[in-house]
Amino acid sequence: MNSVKINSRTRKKRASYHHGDLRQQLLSVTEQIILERGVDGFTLREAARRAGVSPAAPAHHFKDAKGLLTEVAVLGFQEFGDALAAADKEGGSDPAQRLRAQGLAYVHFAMRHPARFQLMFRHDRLDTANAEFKRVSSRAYCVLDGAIHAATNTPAQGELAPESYGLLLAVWSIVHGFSHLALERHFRRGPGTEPASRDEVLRTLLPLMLNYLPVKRI
Amino acid sequence: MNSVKINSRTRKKRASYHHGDLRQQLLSVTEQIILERGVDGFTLREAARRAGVSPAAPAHHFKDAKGLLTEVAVLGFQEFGDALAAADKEGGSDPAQRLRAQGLAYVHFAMRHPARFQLMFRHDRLDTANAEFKRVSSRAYCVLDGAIHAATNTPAQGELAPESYGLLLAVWSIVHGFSHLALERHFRRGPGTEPASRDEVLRTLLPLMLNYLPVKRI
DNA sequence: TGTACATCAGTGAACGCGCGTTCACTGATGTAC
DNA sequence: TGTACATCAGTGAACGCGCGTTCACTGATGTAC
Repeated sequence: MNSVKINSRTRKKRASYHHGDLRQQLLSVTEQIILERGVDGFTLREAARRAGVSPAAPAHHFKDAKGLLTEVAVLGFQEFGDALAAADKEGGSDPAQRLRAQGLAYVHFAMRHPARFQLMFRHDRLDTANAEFKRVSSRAYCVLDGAIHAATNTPAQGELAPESYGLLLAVWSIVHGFSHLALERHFRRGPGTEPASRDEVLRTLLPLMLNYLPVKRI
Repeated sequence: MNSVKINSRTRKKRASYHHGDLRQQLLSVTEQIILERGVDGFTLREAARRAGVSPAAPAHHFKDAKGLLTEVAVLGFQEFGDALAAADKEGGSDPAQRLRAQGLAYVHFAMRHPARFQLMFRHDRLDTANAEFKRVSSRAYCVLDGAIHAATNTPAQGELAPESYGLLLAVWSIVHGFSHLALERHFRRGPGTEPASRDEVLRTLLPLMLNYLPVKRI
């Protein structure tokens, strides 16, 4: 449905020889393609096709396919980091609440932006040496790291003790694994049943899982 | 190193017109290819090349590329289920110990057979309707399910209460997420440092993380 | 306000590539008598 | 023990495909004077 609408919108003749918004539109159709076909289903030609331009056009805005994908991942990490930071703040002064809120936000982001989320962690398709990418991805990591410092009474600039680092690994693993398994449609209520929809995951499964988030002080 | 050895071994002229062990060798080189290039780097032609046969040869043993990959995943799930079951048994009568042992075995399998592990959960590249695949994959799931039943005092044949299902989701998510993040090389001790090797993950990070495995009775 | 010209953002045809699969074939093996 | 023949497990050339990228080009835009 959606794709038909987009195709007809993007393929209509442009009034001008210049596209006017090609950069933005390539970023947008890239997400669409990943959503429909997965990260490995993405091709630069398909993106150009959907934007209604020739295969050579994207090169004027992004060095190559990897460059375009990296740009999408950067935007994803920006929003991701913001969402985590907002949740962290909302958690107030209780470290357990901060971690819980971040975990909730982590999975919510993954379910709401599955294409971005999956791309963001696919280092093989990204230019991880890109300065902006390094900045926004490590920033998101730092938000979690900060809450772990608080939860384990570690001084803000101090290094985490091994046990505290274990807590970080555990929290990160559980929310990441949950998101990953949910997006790959591995959660189903019984044998032979349909995989849980994204809505079911957020409304039903996520709260059940979050009860077991390891958030207590050591 | 290893690939050179295999190449020279597999590419030497066969004494006979018939290969003799092609089926087995295709399964083996498929794992090698995935190890080196990732699941999406696998091609049927490359597998044939490494086995030293023409591109059409694999069709005599596997319907198509998906068939070969599915076979590899089936073997993986078999061994995976065995490893989980063995760990479960080793956990004795303490449900918490059973879960902990299974978690340990889960991550160990992922680190020792990264190619299989990553393929096993890539439903988009597998024939998930394959009867054998369904059998072995749900069997592995049942091993975890059994320990969760014990840990939550649920009758063996009874359905899990929602909170108990939450525990299952949490345990699965944490070990799967940990394995996934480790294999994608997302764990590093500090900014700018190298990602943790598989050995470091198993020896150092895994024990730290396992302290936070949610294994207590409800 | 007009004009020359540089720069920007596109075109579209072409390149070489590797892919999965198909096809008619053939050498090797196994079996019935 | 020998032979005819079916079946099995390969070959290798060919198919059509879509890909990323390059290339010479051109229309549109912006700027200096």
